[in-house]
Amino acid sequence: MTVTLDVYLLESTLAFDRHYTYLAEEAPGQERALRRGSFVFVPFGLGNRTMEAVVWNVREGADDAGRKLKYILRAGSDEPLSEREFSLCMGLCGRYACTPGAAVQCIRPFRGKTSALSRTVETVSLAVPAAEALELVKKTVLKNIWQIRIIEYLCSSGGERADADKVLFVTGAKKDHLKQLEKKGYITRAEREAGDGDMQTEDGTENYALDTYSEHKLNDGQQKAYDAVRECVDGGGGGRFLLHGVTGSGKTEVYMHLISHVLARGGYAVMMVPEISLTPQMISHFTSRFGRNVSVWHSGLTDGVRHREWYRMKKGLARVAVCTRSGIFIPFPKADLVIIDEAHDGSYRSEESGLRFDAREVAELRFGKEAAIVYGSATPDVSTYYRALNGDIKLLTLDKRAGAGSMPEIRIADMREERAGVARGGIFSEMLLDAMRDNYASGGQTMLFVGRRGYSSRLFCRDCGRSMVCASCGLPMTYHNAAERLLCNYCGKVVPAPVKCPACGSSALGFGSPGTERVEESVRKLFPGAGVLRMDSDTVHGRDGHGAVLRKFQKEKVPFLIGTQMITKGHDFPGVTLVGIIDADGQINQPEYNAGERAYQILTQVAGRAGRGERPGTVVIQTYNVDDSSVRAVLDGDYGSFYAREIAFRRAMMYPPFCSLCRIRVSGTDDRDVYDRLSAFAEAMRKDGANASPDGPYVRVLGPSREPVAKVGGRYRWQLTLKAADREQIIGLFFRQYAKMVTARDIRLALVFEN
DNA sequence: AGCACGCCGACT
DNA sequence: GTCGGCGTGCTC
Repeated sequence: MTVTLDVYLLESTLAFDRHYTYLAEEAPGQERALRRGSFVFVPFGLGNRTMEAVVWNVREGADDAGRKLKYILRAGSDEPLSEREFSLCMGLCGRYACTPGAAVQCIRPFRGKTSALSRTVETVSLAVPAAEALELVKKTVLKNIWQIRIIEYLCSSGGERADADKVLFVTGAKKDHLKQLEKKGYITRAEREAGDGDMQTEDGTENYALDTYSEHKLNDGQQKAYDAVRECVDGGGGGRFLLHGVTGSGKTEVYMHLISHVLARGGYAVMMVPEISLTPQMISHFTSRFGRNVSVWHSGLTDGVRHREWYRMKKGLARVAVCTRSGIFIPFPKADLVIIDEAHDGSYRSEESGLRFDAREVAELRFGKEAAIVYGSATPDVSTYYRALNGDIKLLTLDKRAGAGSMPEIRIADMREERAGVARGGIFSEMLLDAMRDNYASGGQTMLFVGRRGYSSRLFCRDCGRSMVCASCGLPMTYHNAAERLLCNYCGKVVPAPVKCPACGSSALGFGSPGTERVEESVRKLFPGAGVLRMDSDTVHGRDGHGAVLRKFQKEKVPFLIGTQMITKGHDFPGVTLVGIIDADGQINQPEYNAGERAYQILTQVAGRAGRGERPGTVVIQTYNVDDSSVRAVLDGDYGSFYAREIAFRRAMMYPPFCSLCRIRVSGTDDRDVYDRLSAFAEAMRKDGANASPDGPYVRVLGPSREPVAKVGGRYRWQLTLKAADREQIIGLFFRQYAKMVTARDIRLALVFEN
């Protein structure tokens, strides 16, 4: 019986993303073997290349309709996509405007044979009766202690066939000793197929420490949070929670208790972390507490481990997954609990081409109906907090510190008043300089945070502290020195740079912020002979460069560490008693709608590095924007008033969560050509009939504007910013008009959702 | 990504 | 006249 198949290619780019139609012959008795979600190999293109594809639709009969359709070459993997996997694919395509092929690649990276288990395990057994073998040992025919131990072990285990790995592990012998015994004819070696049991532990040597982790009792706040989530899990899931707790309030402890509970009732739990390498303590807590139930999953695994862990999760041999964003696609059959730690962290968003997804959204898409989803954060993003205050997410607050440890003292250096010193070419305020001198004299370590994100600089007033802002977008404009102009990153507006501050009339305008090199230079000059380490993308090399610098800082008690974001993550440094934030304004005035919360999060994180040891810590924040809500929030620890101000801004300027925001990023080798095409595209979208509404455009199309880094690798980059009530409108408009963009070979295009 | 088709300059 | 440059477009 002939069937007609609509298929999507697994390897495809946006340029030829569409379904293709093939014929297939089903053998008698094999009917319906091909269904939606089946994998097939098809001939494609003039060179008859073979490509893997997934079946999206099956029709009976040869639906030629005048076309000469090709036949598929053969069936692919014997395991088609399940209904669940299929609908997740559909969801991903709809949400991220990706090809079905790209979505399938994420969900099912391993196809073909389930190869994890097609490996074999070496076994050994006695070749002579046990009694005879023991005689050999007694009569000292065997002299080598390792050989003797192997024989003794095999005898004691009743002469049964045993796994070679296990024999070697128990006796402590080497593989060579087995070979020699085989040569003498006392044992025989064989192989068997590996089974599920072989997947349960590392290396088949049940050497996990199972109970070195001592469970702490929960305090009242923790207990309340635990109870709320547990109730949801027991009731079949579907709930969302925001666990808002300051650093040290014991969120991890709540997670552990919840996971214990889920395991006890036979369920599955997913524990998401931003970056695996930065949470070694958490991993070891998990493995020591939950042992072989834990699978650790991230993009840095070797192929062998990848396959094994995938298989273990698929088979339910591991029911707790600790994973980074790519781990949201692990093959759990279901989930009862999904915890997203440091939920505000940008690492959950994948920027890779292919599928740009947000693991938090995928978690909801995939497990939202059946699992309790817990967002944990000390510094929640305002969109999530908005959901928490408006009923969609239940807010759980931990406001007490669980353990000991005091919060550092935070001081603000008002740079408007420090201008005299700064104008002389200094970088440091008197307040910070005094603190550095005191700290150095008393043997404490100092961290200086220099937040140079991107390359953009802004224009600001040294008297009132304000940055020049785009009138229609409400965001700082970037300053271009050569042309003395200001550019808006969102709408692309260009204005001449003013010579006087529009707010206070002062002509003391400044731009840019010092980089790490300049800060290092100043410190060396001010503290001759003192050890200074610098950490940024220029000084950190290789895979462990980051860790190497931090270890040196800690081990050798180097007095000064200067760095970018890199210094804010990783291990604790008990020796750090002073943290200086050189230029908080650089954080606050980023040309992004969410610069405020990003600044708050980073400043909180940096400040938290001070005083982790016995000696109390001090933080000095240098800023021109003394009354900025992010700075005040760090100073007072008052998230509520920070949130109130931030959400008011978002509402007034129509930014998320009150809209869906999207970037269309385009690059090409001909600057003018890229701009012209993108302008035409923007114009087409603005004029799109279905996009018109009584009160102006339904989807607001802003730009083109240059990307902050306008040229990369010989390619010029431009972007459009799109705003709409919801994402579907943007995707709809995009696909109605995008054909005009992709006709040129050289042009690359990406659709990036900002929220 | 390949591979053909097509429309211009250097060659037998 | 034909061979081959690579610019453009299609792949069920």
